[in-house]
Amino acid sequence: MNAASFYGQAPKHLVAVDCIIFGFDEGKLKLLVMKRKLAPMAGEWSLVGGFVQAEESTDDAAARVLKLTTGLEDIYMDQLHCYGEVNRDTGARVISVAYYALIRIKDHDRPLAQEHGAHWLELHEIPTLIFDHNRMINDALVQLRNNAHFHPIGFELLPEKFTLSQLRSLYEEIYQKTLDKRNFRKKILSLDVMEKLEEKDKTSSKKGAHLYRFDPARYEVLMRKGLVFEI
Amino acid sequence: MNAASFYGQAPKHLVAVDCIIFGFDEGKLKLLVMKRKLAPMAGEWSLVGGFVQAEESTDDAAARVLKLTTGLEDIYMDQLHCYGEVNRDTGARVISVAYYALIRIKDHDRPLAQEHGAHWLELHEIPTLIFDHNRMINDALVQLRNNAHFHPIGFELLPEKFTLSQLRSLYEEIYQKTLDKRNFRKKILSLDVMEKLEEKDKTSSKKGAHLYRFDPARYEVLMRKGLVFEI
DNA sequence: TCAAAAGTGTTTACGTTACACCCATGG
DNA sequence: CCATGGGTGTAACGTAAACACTTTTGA
Repeated sequence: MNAASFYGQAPKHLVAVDCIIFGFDEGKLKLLVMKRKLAPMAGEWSLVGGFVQAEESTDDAAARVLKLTTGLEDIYMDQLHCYGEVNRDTGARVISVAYYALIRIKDHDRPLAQEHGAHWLELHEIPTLIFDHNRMINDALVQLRNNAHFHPIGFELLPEKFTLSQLRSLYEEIYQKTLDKRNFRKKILSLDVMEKLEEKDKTSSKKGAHLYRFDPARYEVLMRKGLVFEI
Repeated sequence: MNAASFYGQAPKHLVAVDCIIFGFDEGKLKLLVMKRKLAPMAGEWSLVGGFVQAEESTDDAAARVLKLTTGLEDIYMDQLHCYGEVNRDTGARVISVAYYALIRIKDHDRPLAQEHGAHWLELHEIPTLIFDHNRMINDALVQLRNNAHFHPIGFELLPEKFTLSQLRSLYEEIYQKTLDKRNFRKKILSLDVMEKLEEKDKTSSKKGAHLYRFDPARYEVLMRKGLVFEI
């Protein structure tokens, strides 16, 4: 058997990407879901997705789909899982590779998202979506929690400058439990991966809270020294 | 746009599965790799793999490939990652979904494996494999370590009945570090997920070591009560 | 002057680590 | 009788958890 026939015998498949896009706004963790405007399934809720093109990696396809809906590039994305059940899509056999993305809601192109029928919903507002998209969301939440525990990915959801209260409320949202204020400050500051700025944020208190900035370079150095990030 | 044209526009892809098959034998963690007998790439080392068929889920394809090479069914398998780079396969554009499996080496069909050109190699013996297969193995090792840390998957690699010394040496292999004998016993026994048998194994000492058996039902009950398995 | 969020230390409990000797037995 | 691996407990240490009051300042 030569190479041509070896590959030629095998069946080909539609391959899609679906994106679970997380944002954090007004103290709440939110998800971008779309109400489809086009057939098939017009009017149904779904994740943002699209087909993988011939000259495009699955990672690139996910990035393209994200940009198409939010206008954002160079965003934190991670592959979640490949969903390969034969009948998962009711229209055709489609293998879907799911990705989850963390974005700063404030940065995204709101009109563009609206034009695509996209809505930001809180976790408890998520309706029934098409196919296995609810399962994808559940899987993404589990992975987000695991991942946030040992990697500094929370910062991807916050503005560049943030207060410790904002950071804590983000982790409270992700883990769905309240965290002790003093212990949280102690732990996160002891990691020594944030820069304390002179500026204060006065939008949420009269006294004002110091702003901090995550320092990726510092994080890298500490990782190489064997620091275990855990929060 | 109707459903037919919506799906019809999208390109189709070859989709493969590749299996990283771990075994544990003579105190060593081993991997099943094949020396290909057929073109293309005859003589090259590769993982065990195959194409996803039309009426077959990716999970089923991985299970089929595993059975084809080892004769084993109902084996612990978990999806690792989907590798979707355009040029990762030099013969054609192939999207590959990698799975890793944990088997009891003693149980597998040795002649069948041999017939397929399969070899069990220790980690440090792994040669350069085709395509991105070495990367897959590295990713699988990372995932095996993470996974073994919080899930009772080590037992999948041991015979049904095993001694605590065997279990410890397995974890030493997985984590690549020596573990304190007393502390290990204390920790694993405190989890209370194993049944102590009357039988002793006398193959490795004159005194004989008690055999234990993992009790999945007990584990399930404890999990539901909120126990955190960690080893 | 007071409401509202920011900021700050200490004590206690618990789990992890380090560590060395006796036991049982087959050859 | 001795070599070999099996089996056992305790003390020191470090991290996580619990917990309440003072500070600042705009309205």
